[in-house]
Amino acid sequence: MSRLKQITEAVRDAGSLGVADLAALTGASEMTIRRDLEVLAAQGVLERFRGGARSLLLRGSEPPFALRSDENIDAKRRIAAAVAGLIADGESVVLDSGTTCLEVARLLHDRRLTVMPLSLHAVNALSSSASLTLLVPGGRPRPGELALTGPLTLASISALRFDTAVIGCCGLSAAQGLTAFDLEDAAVKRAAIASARRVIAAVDASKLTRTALAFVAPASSLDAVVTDADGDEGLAAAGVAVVTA
Amino acid sequence: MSRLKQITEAVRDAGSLGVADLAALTGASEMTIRRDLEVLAAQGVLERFRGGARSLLLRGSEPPFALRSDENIDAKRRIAAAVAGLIADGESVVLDSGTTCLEVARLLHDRRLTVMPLSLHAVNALSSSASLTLLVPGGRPRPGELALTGPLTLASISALRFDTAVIGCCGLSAAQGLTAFDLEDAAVKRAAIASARRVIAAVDASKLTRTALAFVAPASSLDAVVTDADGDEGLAAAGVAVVTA
DNA sequence: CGCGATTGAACACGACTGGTGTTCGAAACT
DNA sequence: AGTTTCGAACACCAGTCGTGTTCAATCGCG
Repeated sequence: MSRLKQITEAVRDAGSLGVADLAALTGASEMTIRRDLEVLAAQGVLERFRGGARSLLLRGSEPPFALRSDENIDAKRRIAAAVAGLIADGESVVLDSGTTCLEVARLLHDRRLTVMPLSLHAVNALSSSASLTLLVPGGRPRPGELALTGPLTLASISALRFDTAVIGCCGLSAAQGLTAFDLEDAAVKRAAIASARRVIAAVDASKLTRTALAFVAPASSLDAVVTDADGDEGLAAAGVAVVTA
Repeated sequence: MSRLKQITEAVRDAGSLGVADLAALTGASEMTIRRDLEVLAAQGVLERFRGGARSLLLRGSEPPFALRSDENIDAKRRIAAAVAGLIADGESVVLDSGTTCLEVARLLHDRRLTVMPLSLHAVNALSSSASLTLLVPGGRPRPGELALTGPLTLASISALRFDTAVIGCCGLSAAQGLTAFDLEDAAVKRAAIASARRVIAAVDASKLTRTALAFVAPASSLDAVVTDADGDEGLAAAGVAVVTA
């Protein structure tokens, strides 16, 4: 586990911690801790005060993108590979934001597809591709996450009809449906689902037991769920094809 | 001058050249030349054949972004600084694609503004800013250039009204007006001009003697031109404020 | 107001990365 | 078949990044 993540969690759990404590915990020098706190403060993870830092992470919110991107990386890769396998050449795809979908984007780089990613991270991953047609949606990128949201995004999505939507989420269950942490994000996901003929959810197993604030859509609006472990059997009952990567 | 640029020009001037010739010309080993040819071929600059490469650059087209970005860099920086000085805090700005406008973007990073860049390069330069509101237009990014074009881009621009448009171009004169190499780009520039109350052109002096294929707008639609050397006096006569950086 | 604790700029060191050259077996033309 | 060209693999060098140390400046508390 990276030191940044270690610090983030320690500060979150304790509420606030001193620089010396963190140095002792991680084994790094105080100067290094200060530099770490600086980058975490820039990411909005915590707030510095003289002698230490206090957490800004609410229990209901998710950790910032940079800290999520390389955790559970192997599970995400497997899920992404399975999702990429479900997509046929020539399709048009709308690709949600989030770290799992970013891995999907990387696998689509050399495919012959039309792709509209909903996050600038994925746009950047795909912008050097010669083989695929890249469509950028408009919108306002959320800091760190770089997920595009707002009326421009909704307009871009609803101006088009896709063969497939690949959706990530923060929570999914048969009972609660698809949920997201961010309200604006939820609206974007909803638009993507509405504009696509087929909807695939890419969800690592930890999300199958969680429910987030913003409701996106009922589980029945999904055609397939790709996950990395056996999960909610209720999903299959709702008519969703469950693929275990 | 970088070796890539040297190779590009030599191949363009000769039509086609052998690897050995290029190695002798640049002083690099043949292996290095081959690697260079590989990247230039990926950029669409030239086409490789056994023993050498032939140019794909048409006389009327412009060299690819990666090769333009660091030429005349000091002039571009000066122009960009002058442009940034013309923009007041709180304004909303639409920022054209191109290398000069990218330098403007870098200078706007920590300002308090609303900015819609028309190229993904500029989007990336600005996406880490905490102080400004970044708006991404939709569209299809042109390979290499990453300039956004197409109906989604036009729709994004015309949905908004900006205080200022900063426009780059490929040619500008009082007689021929503003011109661009790419037709779709020209349409985007035109939309940006139409959506802005004030239009500033950022143009290095070499463009003041050139005219490109696609007509964008007459010189009279500009409010100011920022350039790096004394140019066309006809512009001032057309009611354009000429700023020499 | 003064003293101790904390901070961040500056420098040093080591690991790592990217670009270049060399070698050599494979592939491609004549 | 012979010759040339190509590119993968390795070595090497320089520049960069991350980390630790030092020290002067700054902050906050008594």
